[in-house]
Amino acid sequence: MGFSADWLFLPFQRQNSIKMADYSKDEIKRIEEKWRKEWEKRQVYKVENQSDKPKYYALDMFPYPSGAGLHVGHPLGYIASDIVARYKRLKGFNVLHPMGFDAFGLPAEQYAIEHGIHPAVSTEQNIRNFRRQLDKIGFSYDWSREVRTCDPKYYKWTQWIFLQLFDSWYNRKKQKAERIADLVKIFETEGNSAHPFPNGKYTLPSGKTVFTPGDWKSFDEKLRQDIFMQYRLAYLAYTDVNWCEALGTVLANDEVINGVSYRGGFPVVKRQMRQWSLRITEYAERLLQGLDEIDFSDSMKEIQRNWIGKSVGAKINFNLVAERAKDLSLTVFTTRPDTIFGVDFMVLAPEHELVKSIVSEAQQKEVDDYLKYVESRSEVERMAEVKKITGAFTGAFAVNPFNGRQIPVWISEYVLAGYGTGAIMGVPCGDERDHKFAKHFKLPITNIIGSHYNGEEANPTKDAILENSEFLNGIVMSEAIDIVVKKVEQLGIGQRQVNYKMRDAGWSRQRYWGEPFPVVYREMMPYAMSEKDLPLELPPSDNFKPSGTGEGPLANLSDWIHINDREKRDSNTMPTHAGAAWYFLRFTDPHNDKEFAGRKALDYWNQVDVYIGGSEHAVAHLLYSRLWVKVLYDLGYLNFQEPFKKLINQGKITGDSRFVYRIRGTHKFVSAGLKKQYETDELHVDVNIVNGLELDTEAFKKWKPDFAKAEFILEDGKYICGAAIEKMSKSYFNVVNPDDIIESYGADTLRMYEMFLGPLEASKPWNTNGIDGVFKFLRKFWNLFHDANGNVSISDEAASKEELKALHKTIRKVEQDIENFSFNTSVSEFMICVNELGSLKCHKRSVLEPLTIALAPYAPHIAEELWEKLGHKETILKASFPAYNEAYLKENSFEYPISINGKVRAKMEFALDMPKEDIEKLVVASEMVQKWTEGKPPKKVIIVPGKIVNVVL
RNA sequence: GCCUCGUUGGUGAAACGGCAAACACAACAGACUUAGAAUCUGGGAACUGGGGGUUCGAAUCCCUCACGAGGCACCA
Repeated sequence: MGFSADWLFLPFQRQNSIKMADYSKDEIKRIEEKWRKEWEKRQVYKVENQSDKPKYYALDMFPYPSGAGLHVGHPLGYIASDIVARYKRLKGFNVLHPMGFDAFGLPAEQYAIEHGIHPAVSTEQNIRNFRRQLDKIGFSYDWSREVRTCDPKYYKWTQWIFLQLFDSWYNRKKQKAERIADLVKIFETEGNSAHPFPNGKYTLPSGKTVFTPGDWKSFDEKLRQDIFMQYRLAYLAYTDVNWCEALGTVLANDEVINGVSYRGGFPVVKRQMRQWSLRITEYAERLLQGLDEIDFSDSMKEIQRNWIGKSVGAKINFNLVAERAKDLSLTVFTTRPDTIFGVDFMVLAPEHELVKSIVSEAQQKEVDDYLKYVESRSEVERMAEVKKITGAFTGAFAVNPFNGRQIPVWISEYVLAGYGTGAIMGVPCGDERDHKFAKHFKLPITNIIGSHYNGEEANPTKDAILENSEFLNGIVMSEAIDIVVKKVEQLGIGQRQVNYKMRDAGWSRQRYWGEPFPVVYREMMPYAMSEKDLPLELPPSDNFKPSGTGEGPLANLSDWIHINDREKRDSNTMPTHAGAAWYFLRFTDPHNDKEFAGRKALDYWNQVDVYIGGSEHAVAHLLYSRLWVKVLYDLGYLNFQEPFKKLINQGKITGDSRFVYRIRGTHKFVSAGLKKQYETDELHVDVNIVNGLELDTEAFKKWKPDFAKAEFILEDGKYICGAAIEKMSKSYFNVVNPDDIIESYGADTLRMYEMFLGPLEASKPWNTNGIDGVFKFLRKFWNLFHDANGNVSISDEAASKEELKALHKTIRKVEQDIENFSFNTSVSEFMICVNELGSLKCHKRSVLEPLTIALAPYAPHIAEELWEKLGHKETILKASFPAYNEAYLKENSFEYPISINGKVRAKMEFALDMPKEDIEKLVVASEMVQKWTEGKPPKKVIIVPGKIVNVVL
């Protein structure tokens, strides 16, 4: 790591010359390389699918192998899961702990476009680099199970699962996926009356939405295929997609942030395209319910709940009075049917199909102008100006079914066409948006909640007692909801309704580097390829530029696309989510070429027991994985419905950037404390040439040719840098590479230091400063096994009471900590133990042996080396985690803090088995307490055995 | 605007409602030394973000405000 490392190594070199086998840089390197080779040779991490032991599945979110390689933030979660995996092995579990690569994806393709290197080539290079970096850290992965999503042997089964979705529909009656063949049977015997089209807007050529078995018989092949398409879980449809012109591709909803693309921040517009989608909306309720049975953090569940966006309410029909049309009715969706008498206007989305037919002559121009305005507005503008109130009156009126009141019908872009029915009832006294709308257009406001409404702003309460609400008067709103829904259902003018914000997932990408869709088009309709023809391999190509017409780069390969005169392939590929949606299943049986994974293996390994990864995958990856597992479960391929039993989100490790201040227009750099005296520009400087805050000015001059002539204005003889916490990124020069840390301190120190930084789930800035403490600890641990000359020195003497207590306290704590994923406190506990054993001068086998096993999950290399020095031939991985013995921890007495009114004033020692009454007597009689009570008896004495005594005066 | 999670010495952080700050880093002092950035020894450092409540007792539970991080954002 450049300059600062030089002085760091000094101590090692010096000691090396004195001692034989000190825990020095060279020795560490030797040990770590030796054992990595040895483990590899002995295949110690290879896991079998058959075992008498209970299973444990510890998984990391597999990485996308980017060209930048790993920085110290990446391995944080991997280290944690590796500790768990190693611990569980020692605890007698058969542990599956695999790793692979999420190797399809956009960056490799962008890189290919920019640098002319084929994604397959750059991906392979990147994987090799990642693997090299990962291997150095000493993970216990079973690499024989590695999967890569871009490998045809793997994506064969991604395509196969896609075809299962294509060949399935969601039976709402049974709340599960079934085969299209089962749907055909239903159509043949009863038509579709019991299973209406999932998309309410679809109509048959006849204009109807329901057909009989007779109708079905009369339908031709094309219409039948079209009908299937309405039900399939993977389906093609013309949908509004997020089209990104700059990227030349369609993006999923979760890839669009505030109207711009997640990658690159390019504008995104809505565009109609024939796209593959997954009917995830059918699973909205199950995805929501499933959250209750899995162990995810509250915030993670909250994000998913938000995304699914369930709301319960009612659809209500209102008859319309319009100049040019009769017998029309309008359906609105509301979560607050109880406010039905507070409705003062209706609002339709500008795109609502009724708009054309209900506009009055007088309002025609105003409405046309408004529609033009809405059309002219981009998605970005619309999002940016959500507060802007716009709208137009249609000239039509709706009739309140309960009191016959006629209420004006407006259009406005604040009502979204895509949600609910695209129409709402405006209740200004109870809804802020409606209220603003009413105020803006000076519409009258009916108050149905009395003093709960102040005339200034809406009050969305459910606790108010209704007024001006006829048969609802005097009823609390929350209770009125049900009453109105029942009434609406009785009158046949509406029904209970549940809506979800979540949309079906767009599954087509206009990209090259992804899985081709395993379908063949005949007359525009896709047909599944047969399983024996899978995988449909991605054809070699050097032309990755998107066509820009909405077709993917594969469209450039005419021979591949056009199979023959009548058959065509899809030019799109699947999103990266596809390969990642099931890789955890493949790990159970990664080389199976008959099935996506064998049933026995799937049943044995079952759910992932602990899944560790970043919270940024909360929505996409985790929801799609959960969906695919539920579909495979429904189709009978799995016996579990949730892929991940427990999820832990490791915190982000942020960079700790350093700045120098250049006086404008000069080569002079001024120290941070003096920069106010000059006009300066702030420049990032490589953190690796800064020690703490002090810049190494010589290294700085060599860093970049521009700075060779730099001059410095120092304070106290030092150049002090500015600092800021930022994302770890090459462009900020704040990246710390684990390779460099390993080079200086070894992998064991890196592993333990990453854990020591703080709770796994907390985000924290990387600061290498504290690493010395962890390193010193490992050296002290090493020294317990050696004498002053560096020779192995282990005694077979019996351990003392104190030594046993130190050991067993640590075993207990470490065990509890790993079970609670609290790794930082384990490291502390190891330090305490080693400090104690050090001062006890303990070199005893009976203490060191169990301690070495307990440490092995954290620092596997040093543990293995010392294990060997203890005389073991078999690897420490096969050892058993030591059991702690409560007997060694038992104390006979306890020094009680004696508090007066909650404030500690003294300490007194009592036997732990002393009855409370005796303690009380002794405490009250004590001189100290007597001084406070001045002889009077205390009001109360609280004694918590083994904890505290509190005297209340 | 709404939701979730946070806020403890100079720093990273510990602490089943029971002695606040364990364990480290940094700084400081001392020892060994030609020398110290190493090594060893040693004490310092804090009204647990503010206010209120529950309790014999609150960092911990409840309310409220401030600040920070993340998510959602016209979803009726």
